[in-house]
Amino acid sequence: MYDFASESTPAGIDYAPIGSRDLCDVVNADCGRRSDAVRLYDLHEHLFFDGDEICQIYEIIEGYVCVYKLMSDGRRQVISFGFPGDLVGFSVDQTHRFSAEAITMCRARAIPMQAIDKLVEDRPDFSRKLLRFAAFELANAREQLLTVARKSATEKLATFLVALIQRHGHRTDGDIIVELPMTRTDIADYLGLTIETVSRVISKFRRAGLIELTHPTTVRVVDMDRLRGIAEIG
Amino acid sequence: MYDFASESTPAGIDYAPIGSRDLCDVVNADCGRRSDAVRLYDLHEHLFFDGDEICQIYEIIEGYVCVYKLMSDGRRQVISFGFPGDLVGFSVDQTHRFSAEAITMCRARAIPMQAIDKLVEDRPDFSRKLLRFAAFELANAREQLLTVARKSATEKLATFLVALIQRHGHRTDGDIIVELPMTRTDIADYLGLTIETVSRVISKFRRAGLIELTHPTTVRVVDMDRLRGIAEIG
DNA sequence: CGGCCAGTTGAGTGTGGTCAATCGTTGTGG
DNA sequence: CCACAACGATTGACCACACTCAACTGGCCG
Repeated sequence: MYDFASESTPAGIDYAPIGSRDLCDVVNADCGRRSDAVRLYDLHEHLFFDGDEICQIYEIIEGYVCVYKLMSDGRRQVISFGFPGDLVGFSVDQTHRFSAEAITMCRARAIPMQAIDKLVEDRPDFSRKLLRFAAFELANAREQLLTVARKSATEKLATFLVALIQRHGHRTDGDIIVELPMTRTDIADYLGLTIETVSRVISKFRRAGLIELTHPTTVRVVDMDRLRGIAEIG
Repeated sequence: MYDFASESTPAGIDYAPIGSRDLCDVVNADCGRRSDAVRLYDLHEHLFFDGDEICQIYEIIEGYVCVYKLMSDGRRQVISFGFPGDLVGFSVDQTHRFSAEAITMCRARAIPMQAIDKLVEDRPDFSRKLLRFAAFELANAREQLLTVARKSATEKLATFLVALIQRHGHRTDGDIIVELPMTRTDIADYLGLTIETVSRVISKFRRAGLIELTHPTTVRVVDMDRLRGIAEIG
């Protein structure tokens, strides 16, 4: 059995929370936190598939998921990563246009669409929160377009690391540490690169003294300013 | 003076309208179509700039705009194109994170954010429509990520043309015709390519008998099925 | 007619992809 | 406890697709 106690839910560094966390609070207050809707998902288990009917959306409680889309020949684009507190699978379509997969063992609360619809009907403040959430996600997706379409491999990785640090990094003995719960493949598919390129750039950052890796999934940031600089320009 | 009468507002081919058009109807009904809020924009005039405070959002009435973001070294990513009926500049942030520029002379109605906020407060159905609109835009931006990050130049152009045809194409004497109101530069910056590559791929499509160009901006689609095939796979 | 600008086409280059070998960790079974 | 398999990550050699630089074309307007 997976030990969730060993997982922390870091508050993040300079990250102003918006949207999903507030949203989930409203939903939970209203649903009375029905724990039966919370489920454990195995590594690589899917929350939903591209094409599935949308019956419920998911609040990630512990662990990590990735939202992605496949092409018929197997090429994959990771759209976003879902961290604890994030809301995944929201749409106004009848069917999902993306798939969501657990990239660690994780716990998620399924929120029936009827509950969402009812809240939208009954509680105008909920509707507004949902709107804020959607607009926030929209701005993020659009920023990601710039990164993926116009930045070099080096800039992409720096941008990815900086964003991850801002949202999910934590300080330990004055050092900035960030965990990479996703594999190199997931990172590559998120940034429109290959695993080899991701690996090469990370090694380059290591040789350049920007970061250190105690473990392939644990990054200690040595020179945050330089990393930020690379993320912005090149 | 630009002759708007010569511009048509095509209904599009297999395009189920969603969001912005309904939305604008609600706004207009409520604002009583105050024509003083409608302005003419010159070619290359900006509706707003990245960083501007958000005081109003815009309904495109006639003509075309592009929403984009610049990097400090001049690299540009076009986020979306705004067509007649589209709503541009919506966000929940205090400031715009993108710029919007008229790519033809165009007319747009400025809708003050106070009006939007008031409608969100007073009319729950408006809030829902706005939510539908945001969710629709979100799904589009995410699909665009797949195209930009994972498809080849050929596939990108095919995808772009197919989408443009579905939304804004029209039939004339049984032929499918679509206008390209944007320059090759705009297309390139939308797809994460260069003008030269865009030009080469269009020439390739022409030589392959997929399309014909009566004018660099007017595409007659000869083989829609094959174009669709290329857009999906390769 | 000439200048201007968007678009097209060509030649050469470079960034990141492909293919392949190796390393390191984890987990399983003898 | 060690051997081995399995898998993710790393590194290297080579290659191709799209970019860069450059010349040229064609339409439009003064």
